[in-house]
Amino acid sequence: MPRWPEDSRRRLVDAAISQFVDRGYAESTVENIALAAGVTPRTFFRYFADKEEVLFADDDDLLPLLIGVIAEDTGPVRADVQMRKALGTLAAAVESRRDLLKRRQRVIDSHIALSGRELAKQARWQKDVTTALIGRGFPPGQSEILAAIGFALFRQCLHAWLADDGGPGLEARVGDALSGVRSVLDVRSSR
Amino acid sequence: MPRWPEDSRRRLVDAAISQFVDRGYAESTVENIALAAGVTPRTFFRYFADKEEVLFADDDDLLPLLIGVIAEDTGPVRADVQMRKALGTLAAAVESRRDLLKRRQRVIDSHIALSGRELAKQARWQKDVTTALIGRGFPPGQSEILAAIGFALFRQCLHAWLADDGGPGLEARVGDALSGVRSVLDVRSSR
DNA sequence: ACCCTTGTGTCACTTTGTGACATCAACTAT
DNA sequence: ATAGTTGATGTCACAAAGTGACACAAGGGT
Repeated sequence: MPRWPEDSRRRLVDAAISQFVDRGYAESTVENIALAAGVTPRTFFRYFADKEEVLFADDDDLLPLLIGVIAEDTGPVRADVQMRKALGTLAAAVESRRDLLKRRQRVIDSHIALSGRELAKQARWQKDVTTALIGRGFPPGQSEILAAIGFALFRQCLHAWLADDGGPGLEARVGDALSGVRSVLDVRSSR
Repeated sequence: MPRWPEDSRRRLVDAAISQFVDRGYAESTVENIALAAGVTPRTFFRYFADKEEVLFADDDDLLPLLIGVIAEDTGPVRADVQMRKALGTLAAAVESRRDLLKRRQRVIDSHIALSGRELAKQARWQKDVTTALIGRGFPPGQSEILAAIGFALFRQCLHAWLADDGGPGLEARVGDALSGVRSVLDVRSSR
């Protein structure tokens, strides 16, 4: 049992987001963040591999949830049903954190390197989800495509949800997107 | 007309990839790369915003091609036809560079920050493609989803193509993936 | 009391990235 | 041709991001 537990970590995350939001990401130094959290810069880098990671570290909690909901049932399922369940669960888990996520997204969108990190993290999730789908009994090749499309849709909905105050909830958006994915390929351009 | 034209830039790219491949990305310093190319580190950073960018700078040529092929026709098209044409053109443009791309992909896959950069670049392309699709007459919301799915599929095929020596060509893979995307949602798991 | 673990600090160092200014060859215009 | 301009590069100084090695101190267990 740690002597001074995760307290420092949380203070670092809070200090980092605050500074990113009101000074800008590039203008915030790790030194300032660390001092604001009451630790030294060296401690920052013990918790987070680099300055970017402090924005994404908390997401790691969600992956086990996603994998769990894929693995929990047994018996044959149709892919779109499985996908609806998995993405719906993920959406529900995130729904309550909209304010925090929106602040974070503003920071991410302000610097290209950060969008890259966000996508890289999702790509690693996608690999694990693919593995879970294969474990669940889907053919490997199609599991990859399912996971790829699933994440693409989820990203899409997430960003729209964060950008559109007062619009439909995330879970609803994900549901709609899934319903529409089949027909979108049949849409025709108007000119 | 520049006095010493793009020569330095090309030498820098070559030197960088060589060093990344045989020393590893993290172990290669910008200083070494620059000296190997016969310039100073300062010059490296004039051509490339950072150490990562040297791996991706050449991709910028492909975006105009992609946008062009979407914009060139007029008249109504079905989305899947448009997508097949665009992704097919992109695949064809890349097909001949497999060796180079494969070397590069090994470097990218060896460090997470690099996959992030790759994805961030594609995300910016995706935005431009979405705009092009809207300009072509597709409804905005569906243009976004089309672009998202298109890129997800292309990435998928690209990586499979690079990983699988002697397998089908990239263009063929992209064609197959597009044909299968509709039915993949109906697939059932085996348990 | 003793060790052992664990989170943190300190220090020195490399690497990345930038701003300001100097240089020098080639092109341009008179 | 002479002068001025332009553009790529070099030089220098410096801030910020990371890292490795070692020290220290508090708590827990034997």
